[in-house]
Amino acid sequence: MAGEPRARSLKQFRRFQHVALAGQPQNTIYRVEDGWAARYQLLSDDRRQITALFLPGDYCEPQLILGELADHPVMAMTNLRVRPIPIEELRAGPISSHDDIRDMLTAVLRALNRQTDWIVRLGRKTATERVCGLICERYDRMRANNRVSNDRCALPLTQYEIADVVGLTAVHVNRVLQGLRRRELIELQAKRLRIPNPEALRRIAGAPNAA
Amino acid sequence: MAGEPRARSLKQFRRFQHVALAGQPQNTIYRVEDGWAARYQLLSDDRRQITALFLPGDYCEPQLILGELADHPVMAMTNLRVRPIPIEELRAGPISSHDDIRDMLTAVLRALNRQTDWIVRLGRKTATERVCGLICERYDRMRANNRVSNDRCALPLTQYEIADVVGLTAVHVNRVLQGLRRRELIELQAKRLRIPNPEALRRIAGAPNAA
DNA sequence: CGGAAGCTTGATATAAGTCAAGATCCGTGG
DNA sequence: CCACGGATCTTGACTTATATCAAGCTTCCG
Repeated sequence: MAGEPRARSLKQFRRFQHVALAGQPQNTIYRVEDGWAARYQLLSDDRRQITALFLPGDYCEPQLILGELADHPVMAMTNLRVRPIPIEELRAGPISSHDDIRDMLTAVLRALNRQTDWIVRLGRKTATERVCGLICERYDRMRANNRVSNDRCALPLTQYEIADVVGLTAVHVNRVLQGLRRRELIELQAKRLRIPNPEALRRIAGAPNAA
Repeated sequence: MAGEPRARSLKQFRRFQHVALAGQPQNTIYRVEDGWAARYQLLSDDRRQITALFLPGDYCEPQLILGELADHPVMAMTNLRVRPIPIEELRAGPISSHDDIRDMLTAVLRALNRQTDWIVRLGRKTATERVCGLICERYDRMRANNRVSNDRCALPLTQYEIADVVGLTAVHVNRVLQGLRRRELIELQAKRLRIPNPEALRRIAGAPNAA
């Protein structure tokens, strides 16, 4: 295996394994190759909020470039393959990395915008709007990654996990999903999602960046 | 006045004036010198969510460095003085700006972390925790800017505006504030804030980045 | 085939929202 | 300097969205 640099450079995690632990200084940054991961935060009681979902193509924790530590745990939501990128490599090079840095900067800014959208959803939207928002966002990103085929894609989250993204209770998420199914806006089972009419769903989610 | 480059390079806005309008391509980025500004987003009905508060020292919309447009309006919450920084100046230089870019990058990453904290608050915290969170965050940042003297600083937001930050109703914000006053955790009048015991308040707000 | 994790549903509780009316503060024009 | 009018704040009565609790059901994996 020493002869296969590509394979050797990948790292695997199983579902629920921690990719990064709180407070750990980190010397690599990961690019997700396959699977989903989530960054989250726990409160004193058992409340949990997921603050980011990473899917293939995402840089996991690009904050690290600047040497801040990973202050929030990141966990694999599915089996996961990631490509470690040593931070040195990014920082050290003369400015060779000019383009790399720019790429990563773009990623950070995208993340910033997505977070802004989540602030709006969590602050001002109803349960149904939030759930539709999540579904649409993920669907669109999966499509951008070429992972949608005839209206279908993976949504590898339990209802509990969805609840921790949208800031609701699992019970209530369930009721909202039932409602959407009844209205035939989504099909969702066994973590496979189908959206017959994305336009309609987006309308319910509400303009994500309406002016 | 042509002889005063410093004065000439400042720009002034009055309360409620727009610093940046939605969808407008922007060729300068502003560094706040004095006053507060807010970025917000409106939904179809009249719901509004404030997604960022800028105070002196902040770069307003550093996203722009990368040439994305300002897709959310930014409005002066007080009379405001800002220093325009032409984007060209930042981008054009060979890489002269290596340090500038790094500064700004740091600013962006800080913004990202602050947004993450807001996601947690909006998703999983009670009204009181959110309000205390806002107050603590602002107080700390004002202190970092040397704008706190004997436990006092400015908090130039109406209760309606606070509501649009914390994702609540103005009426409910009022009741929460009453409660905090009754418990002698804050004094707040005429947009001046005093926190007799910051530690206690922080405890109520809940660890902002608890692991 | 058994057991845990996940999903569904119902009954009830509660935090926050809505509506409405007064009270207070504050800047402006006379 | 005062009086007015519009923002802002305060309070109360009532409604509603979402949470909580609890139980039964289904699916899936070892």
